[in-house]
Amino acid sequence: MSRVTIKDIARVLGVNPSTVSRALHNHPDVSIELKANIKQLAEQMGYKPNQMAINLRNGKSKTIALIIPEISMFFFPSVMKAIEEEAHKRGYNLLVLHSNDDVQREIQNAEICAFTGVEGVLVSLTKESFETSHFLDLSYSGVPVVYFDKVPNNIQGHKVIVPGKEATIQAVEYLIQHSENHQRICGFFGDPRLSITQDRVEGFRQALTQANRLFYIQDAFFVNNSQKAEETFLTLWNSANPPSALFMMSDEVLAGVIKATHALGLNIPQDLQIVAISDGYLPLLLPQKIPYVETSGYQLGKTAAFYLFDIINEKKTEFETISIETPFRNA
Amino acid sequence: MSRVTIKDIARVLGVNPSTVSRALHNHPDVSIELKANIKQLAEQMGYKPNQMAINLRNGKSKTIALIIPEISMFFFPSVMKAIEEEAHKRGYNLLVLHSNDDVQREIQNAEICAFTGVEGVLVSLTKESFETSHFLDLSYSGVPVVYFDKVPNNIQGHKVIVPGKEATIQAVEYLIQHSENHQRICGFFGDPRLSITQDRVEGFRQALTQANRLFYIQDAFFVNNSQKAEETFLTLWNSANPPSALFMMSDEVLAGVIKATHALGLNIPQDLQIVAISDGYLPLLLPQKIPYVETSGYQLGKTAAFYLFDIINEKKTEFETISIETPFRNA
DNA sequence: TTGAAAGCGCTAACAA
DNA sequence: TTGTTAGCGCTTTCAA
Repeated sequence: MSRVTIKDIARVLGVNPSTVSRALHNHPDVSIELKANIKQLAEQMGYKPNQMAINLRNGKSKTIALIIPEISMFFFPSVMKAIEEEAHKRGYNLLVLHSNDDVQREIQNAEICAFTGVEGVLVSLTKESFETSHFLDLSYSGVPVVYFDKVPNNIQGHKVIVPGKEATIQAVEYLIQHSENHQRICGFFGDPRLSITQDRVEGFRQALTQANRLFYIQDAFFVNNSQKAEETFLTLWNSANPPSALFMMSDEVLAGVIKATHALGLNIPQDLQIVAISDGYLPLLLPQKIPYVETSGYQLGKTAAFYLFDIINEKKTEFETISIETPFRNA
Repeated sequence: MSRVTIKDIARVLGVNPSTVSRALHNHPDVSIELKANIKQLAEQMGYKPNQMAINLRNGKSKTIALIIPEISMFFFPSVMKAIEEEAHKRGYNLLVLHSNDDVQREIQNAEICAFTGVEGVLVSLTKESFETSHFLDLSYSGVPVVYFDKVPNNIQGHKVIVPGKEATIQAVEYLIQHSENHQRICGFFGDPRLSITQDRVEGFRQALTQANRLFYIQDAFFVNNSQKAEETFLTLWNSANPPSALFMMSDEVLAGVIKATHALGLNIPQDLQIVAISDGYLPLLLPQKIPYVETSGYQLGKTAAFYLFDIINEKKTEFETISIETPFRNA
């Protein structure tokens, strides 16, 4: 029961395969009636074009790739959902490549993109991607690369980012304004090697400084995951000088700290005020009202996908750095 | 800067392309030194095989597809993570196809799998997939299809499932045992068209019956998403006869109901006892200790992927229905 | 308006 | 051990 090909159709009608191909592509040169005949027969015989042959012939594959450092329940699903929607809308498939926060795998993934004929790539970098030369080959060979969220620091490129510094300032200013003389404001951050972390730490520093408060580096805590956040907060709370207010740079750390506050039986915001940067789902799930600056993964994904397809369709070429909106939410 | 091919290498060394191909595949017939030469030169010239050509030639693509009805923050990330790991381990790529709970799209996705040369497919069905003949073509043409989680009801096939009835019985029995004479036990379920929903409703019924309680169909609530769950519970709680205990068939509905309990200021388990079937992450996030039967998406994904690769590698052929473990958790 | 032929890059059967 | 050849299915240039 092997698949019916263009040749089969041609044979039946006694025409040339190339004619069939043209007819199916609505080439104007084919006579109307022949075109109709061919199309009908193709339909009848259940013809489906062989995508692999088309890919080889065209050197591309109606597929875009999404390269991500980790698959977590926060952020990733909404990003992915948005990207999938845009890809599907344009008849593209989505290849998901997971780097597992390992540069070596990121490099492999970039290679896979090259051999496999994807037409564009959306990348969020690993913690260790200090340089991104492994994506150069792709760019050179005409495969556009759009970086989003975790983007390269010192390299120019197509980028879609969360304005992390500004978002942090918004969040921390809220903390400062909405509470009388906080003893100690601490910040919980992700991996310090990431530029998104650095931006947010800088925002934290600036917000404090602008409010005429001193910024102590020991008030910034760097944790690699939820669990570390939980442990770190427990220790911090039981220390000599526990914080009165907390800034959380992501859902990941928020989740950990929240668990700790439950374990400790803390009342929020009475015992401890918390403000976060969040995709928006987690805060709604919690009994405590946690104000947050929304950095929508869905929005980020949409924007990055649009940007990528604009490049693929040659509506854009120059490097841009697009920032998404970050509304403050206080339900 | 077009990519270097086997022909280029052959030309440089004055040998035949097929020899190069053989050498690179470690074919025993090629002389050791020639093989060494070829490999070295290939390395030097930065040769990378053209995956599209290989795909066309072989009629397959070192890719598996994952067809899912929806991209949500629960379940999906852990399933996907497990599948990605197994695929990567075996040098396979992962094409993610989203059906958006629409049979038409599921049918399209099945077709994409066929044209695109994927070597295997993992499917979780939409709410509307009452029949699955659209996957028959794939199976016939030798592309194995493994159904997982939302599987077809009356059709035989390769399946990996959560033993939903048993899990529900476990959960509801806990509810019955750990509380004196509940006035009313209600169950919150997903879409009634899904076999996983039907299984769980049946479990709910059996658990009640076995405990010599009557099963009232009006105690089973069917909600399509978190928000509906939230609304439904609010109404229910404000009704004449609010429940004293609740069974949640998934994280999705649990999330909604939890939000409602927060809005109502309910104490759990004092005001209302809740038990759930869950992937395990959400209950840990909440201040209330919610006992749950764990149905690990990660486990499900792993199992389904293993099963699929066993078929691809011809270690298995007959239809099986594998159930994953569902441990009871009460942290 | 249609046909013939070449070729995308790779592999495998068959020859030598 | 290596070369020759053909072909996977499709598209496209060139010729008729």
